[in-house]
Amino acid sequence: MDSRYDPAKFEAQIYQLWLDHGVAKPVAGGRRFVLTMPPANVTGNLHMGHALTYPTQDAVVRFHRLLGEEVLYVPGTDHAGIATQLVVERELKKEHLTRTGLGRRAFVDRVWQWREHSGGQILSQLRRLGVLADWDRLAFTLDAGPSRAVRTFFQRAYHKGLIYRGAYIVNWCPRCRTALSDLEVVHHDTAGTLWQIAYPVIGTDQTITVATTRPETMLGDTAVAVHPDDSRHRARVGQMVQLPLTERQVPVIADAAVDMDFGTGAVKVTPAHDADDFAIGIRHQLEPLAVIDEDGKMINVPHRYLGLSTTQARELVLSELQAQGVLVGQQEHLHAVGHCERCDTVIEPRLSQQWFLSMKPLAEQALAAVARGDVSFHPDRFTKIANQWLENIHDWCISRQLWWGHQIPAWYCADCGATVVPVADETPSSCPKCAGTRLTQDEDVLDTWFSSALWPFSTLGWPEQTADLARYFPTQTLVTGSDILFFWVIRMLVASLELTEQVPFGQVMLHGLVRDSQGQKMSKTRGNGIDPLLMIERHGADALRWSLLTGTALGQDVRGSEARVVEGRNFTNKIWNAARLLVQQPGDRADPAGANQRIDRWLLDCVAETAEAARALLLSYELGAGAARIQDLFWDRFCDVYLETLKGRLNGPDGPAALSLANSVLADCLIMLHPFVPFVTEAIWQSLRQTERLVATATWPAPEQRYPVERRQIDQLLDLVRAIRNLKADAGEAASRTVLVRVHAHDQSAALIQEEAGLIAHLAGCELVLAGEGDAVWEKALSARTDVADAYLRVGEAASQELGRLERDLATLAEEIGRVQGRLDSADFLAHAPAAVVEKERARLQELAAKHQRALDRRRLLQGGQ
RNA sequence: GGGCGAAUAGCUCAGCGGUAGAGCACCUCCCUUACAAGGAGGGGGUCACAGGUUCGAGCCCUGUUUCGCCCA
Repeated sequence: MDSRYDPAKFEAQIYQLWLDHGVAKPVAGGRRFVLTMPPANVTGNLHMGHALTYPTQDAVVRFHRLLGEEVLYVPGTDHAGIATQLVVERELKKEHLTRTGLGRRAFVDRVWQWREHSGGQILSQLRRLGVLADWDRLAFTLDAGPSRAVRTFFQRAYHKGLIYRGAYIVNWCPRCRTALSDLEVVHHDTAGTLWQIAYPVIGTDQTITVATTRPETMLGDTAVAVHPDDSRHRARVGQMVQLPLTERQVPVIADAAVDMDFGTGAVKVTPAHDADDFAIGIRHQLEPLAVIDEDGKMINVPHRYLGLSTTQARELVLSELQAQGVLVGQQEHLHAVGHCERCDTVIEPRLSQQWFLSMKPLAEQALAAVARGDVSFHPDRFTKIANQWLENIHDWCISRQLWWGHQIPAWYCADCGATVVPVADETPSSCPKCAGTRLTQDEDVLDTWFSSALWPFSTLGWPEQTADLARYFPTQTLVTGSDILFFWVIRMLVASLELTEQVPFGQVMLHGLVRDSQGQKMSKTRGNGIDPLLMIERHGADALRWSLLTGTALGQDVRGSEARVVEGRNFTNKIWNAARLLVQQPGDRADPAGANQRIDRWLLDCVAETAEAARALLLSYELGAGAARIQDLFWDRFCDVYLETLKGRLNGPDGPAALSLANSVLADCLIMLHPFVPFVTEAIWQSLRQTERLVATATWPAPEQRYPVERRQIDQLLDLVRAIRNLKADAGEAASRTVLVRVHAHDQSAALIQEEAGLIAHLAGCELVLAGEGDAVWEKALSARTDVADAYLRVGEAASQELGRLERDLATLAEEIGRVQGRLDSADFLAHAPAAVVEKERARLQELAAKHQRALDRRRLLQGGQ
């Protein structure tokens, strides 16, 4: 092993080693554990979000492989409709070409070229993170199989009446020129203005004042609505108003959807540009009037407004209203404005022909599956969140006005106007209604998430009944970020229940987001992101993984910072060097069974306990807590205690056996650490001459033998060691200096102290003078009491510091004794608390009293010569 | 407007009925031949606030405040 830990030297090699040994291939035998990788966006460039989610999946997968399960991790990418189209359009622009200029076929070809060339980048970046999936099964949403799955889903849902087409208000992005689903719209609270406009009531000299945040849409008003119970406006219902700036007159109508407390209680109704108004329009048979086109320009309006942007139109409307004196009020108003998730353009609610998936019946199946416990969420609170969303679900707008994606498998007959959706996966040649052959396919494509929703089974061959599908579906676990719970997780759940009548996965592990060290979301605009590839170059992939996978509870957001990565690097460096200590030792290893001193058994007991505890934690997806247990075993017990004692034993009779035991425990630690830091553990494993070729395919330790007696004894001795080290530090002695310490063993521990005197002396850095409990003690000495012994260190006159500390200890002890005594004096406590607890409190009181007495003694001793 | 989190050491976070913890930062000592990317110690907390339940509350309940997120 190199003397310097340099991850850049071995990471690529180690990854290749895994590939060469087919580590990612499922091996039949154990329970099955299948996990579908959330498809990585082909336009993606590795960011910290990837660095959290994929290594989290990878760690879960590696852990289950170590449990001997038949593990399959199915990788994939998605075509990311809008994002990819935008990327390629940007490229075309550089060549002074346009999408429409090229035409659909040439453009789609061009996107495929781009994808062949650049779409795999994210995958090689994932490999650098150590993410190890079965790459031979790599799937892409536009591959033949998944595409066929998409068409099949569409066809079945259509013929079942779950998919329908119609003119509804959708979220329209004027820049992307497509409809979006509700989920793709993000709302920012925006400071706006609430304008009040007085509409003259025909045949009177009165007006009715409406309030609006979007005055330009008044050009498309088809009514003014008031609440039926609103006495202020009741007389107006049925009357007509003159729409300012236009020639049109519109009625005043009564509708219960109007909020009487908003503005003046009267609202303008623009059915073509507002979802609520659209609903009102249907109830009152209002003909919608579209005044904004798909580019966000004004249409169907007086000539001077034609072609203006909405912003320009707003200015002109306001100035004209002002001039007419009908702009009667304005106030500041905070409201949530929808923006395109992709390009941040303000969303224009717009009436258009779109395809929808009816979600209610699907959601009911999902709710039932969750209620039955067929699928469970970790952490559990997401169950509530999922249920709530399913209970308030809206239909999903699935059509997109894009070219890059799955073109909708619906055709329109030019002769009779029929919509043709074939039952089987085929291109219809003639219209089943009129036998006409002039069929044209719908121009639109489906939402990318529509294909992602089928991912756990479309990647395994569905709708074909393939061997993979039979063997690996349903999958066991899904690991992903909580931010796509609705986008993806729940949609997979509903699609799977509908199409396969099974849940797609039994468990869902949801992690949080990566934030910066200040807790801000990382984003390009903020410029607060950290480049994971740079972190890998500087500190190694393991260090980056450790920094993101540990230190937080499941489901909580993770703060990413280079400082945390450095912590991870320090830890991996520690692993490297501990291994080096062992690997460097010359000579043969003996049977580790020959190492059976107390400290050896203590270590074995620690390993057994940690292996079990960490296993349970990782099984419940608590990676952070599990990692903490393993780190504690490795660093605090194995390195700081066991390896230190080993140094003193190497030349002794059982040195080779102890060295061998250390090797074996190191191997156990490497196995348990492997899910988190796969590269360094594998690199070290390759130097350890283990029977198992790779740590990646080793078996999680499960020692049954426990040594509770030795465990307790050594823990007690370590307390004593710590106490002696304390005395040394208090006396100003360097830890490396061997000092004379007198130890008075308590009677019941005399033999233990005697037997382990060497260990104590070695770890504490002292020469021991052993004495019995009743023997005379040193005066003018610092002293400490532990469960098994008292220790004394002569300090001469320099004791005032220690005296101060003693006084503080005495005060704390007295306070605590008072508290426990009070509890034991309480009749309520004695009557209600469990007997074991009362007993514990009694013992504690005794212990405290003894401590207090000892402290008094120590004070007397310290003061002895003064 | 509804819902979900979070509030614990200077910072980042664990702990979720029975003696307040870790890492980092800080202070002291140590370049002891695995590791100074390290070791040995130390200081530092009315567990946001107010009520309540309980023999006993960071922990459970009810409010309040602040911050963040989701949905409308």
